[in-house]
Amino acid sequence: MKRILIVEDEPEIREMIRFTLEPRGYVVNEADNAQDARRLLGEHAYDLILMDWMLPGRSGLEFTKEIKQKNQKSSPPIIMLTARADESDKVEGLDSGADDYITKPFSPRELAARIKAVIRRSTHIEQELSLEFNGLHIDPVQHLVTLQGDPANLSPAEYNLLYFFMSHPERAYTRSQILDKVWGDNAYVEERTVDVHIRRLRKILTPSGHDAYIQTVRGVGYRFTPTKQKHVQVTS
Amino acid sequence: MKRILIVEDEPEIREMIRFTLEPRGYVVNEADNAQDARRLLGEHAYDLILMDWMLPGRSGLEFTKEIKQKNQKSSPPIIMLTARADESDKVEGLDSGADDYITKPFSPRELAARIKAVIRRSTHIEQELSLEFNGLHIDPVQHLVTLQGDPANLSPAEYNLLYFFMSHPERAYTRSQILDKVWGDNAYVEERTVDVHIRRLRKILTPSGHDAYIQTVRGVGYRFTPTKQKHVQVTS
DNA sequence: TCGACAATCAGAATTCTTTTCATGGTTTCA
DNA sequence: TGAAACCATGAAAAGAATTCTGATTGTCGA
Repeated sequence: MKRILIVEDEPEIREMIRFTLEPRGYVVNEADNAQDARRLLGEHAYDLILMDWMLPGRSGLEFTKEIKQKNQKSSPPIIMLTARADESDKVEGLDSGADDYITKPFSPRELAARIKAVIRRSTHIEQELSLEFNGLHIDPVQHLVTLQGDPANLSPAEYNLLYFFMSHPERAYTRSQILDKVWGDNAYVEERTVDVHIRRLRKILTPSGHDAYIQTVRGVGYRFTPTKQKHVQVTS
Repeated sequence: MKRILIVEDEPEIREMIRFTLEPRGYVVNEADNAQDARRLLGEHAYDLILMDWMLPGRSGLEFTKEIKQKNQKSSPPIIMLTARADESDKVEGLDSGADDYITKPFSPRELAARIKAVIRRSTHIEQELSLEFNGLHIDPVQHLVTLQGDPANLSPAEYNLLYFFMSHPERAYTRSQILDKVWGDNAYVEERTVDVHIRRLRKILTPSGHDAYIQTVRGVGYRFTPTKQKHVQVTS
């Protein structure tokens, strides 16, 4: 879920933008002046700001500079909305630190596409490490799990669960904790669901004997403990 | 340390470019006409020239041709800055010997990215390599794909997609990433479009069995994994 | 300008995944 | 030993993502 702030004085344009973005799953907040925008920025962390070039009182340009200078790297990306086709204006707009601009009028599709691109680029991709325990290997770059070298076919949930376990071994977690960590804080599912996925993961790991790594901790939850035991040799 | 020459008559744009490039570690020199530019080119070796399409007196286009013809191979790569969106202009610009062009207005990120790419290309003489995996062969020089020696007929998009995959194997990419890499940063198309081209590509690769190399990574995107040749086992 | 080809989109069909539910088995402890 | 709590499991329902298809639009050369 991404949160977007529109800073734009014309209600019609705000309306149009909201109408475009909300069906696509964005949470949209609106401000028609810099002051309100500043307040909203204090209340939430935004993933993107859509800033009108012209704002009453203070120009969006100035406000963009202010935001970018104040928060340095941590500030959300900004897309400028400009009605002007004037070249130098645009250049100046970009100079202020905006990450992209859109010239009015724009199509909903273009807006959505640009927003997506800007957010994606601004999202920090953290380097995930490839992990391995005795022939059980998980590689986030390939997004691939192999058992003694053989690729295994995991569903997204199974993959995430296994990656969580392998990156947090030797430690018991409650179902609640697992749901928070693997499903995310705001996933509302039954705790029993974890059992089902554990079950499937174990099934997948059984042929290579790695299912023993996923241990039930009665009264608590589960624990991933890679033992140093020898495994079933799969002859080819 | 890379040295860049800007040939551009509008001070604001020069300023904006310098503002973008200097923090990124480039040394930037400026000229607002061809004559000054010629002088500066005599004083230093430049790694890149940013050339305005329109220059007073003499067009940047002409000047580009002049530089390219005079110095032949040793001349630095040139990126044309053009305010026109007109296709034919762009083609002409590239005809003149420019290595890339950027349409104004452009974002700092775009500028930086293109400069980096052009410099890298010119430095490493990164020629496109012919690639092959188990009878699936792609040759950028001939622009030809062969399956077990038989020529295949690919559309441009299919070709680009296949080349991207073959040059980045064993790695999962999201549709977004694929669009960025294959279609380019500012192509705003639906992600589903990738699916369609993947399907076509698979269809073409099916007769030779290479379609198995393009793997769906559910919830993520796609991955190109050239597997080892299968050994059919017949049990009795 | 027409025809051929390519690219894109939108939606239907399909396939796969996730969740929930019901049941039965196992462990714990009084 | 038996009740209560806990866990494992299979299967079905609900939900998502992907694939496929046809229509439409755009592009290029004759």
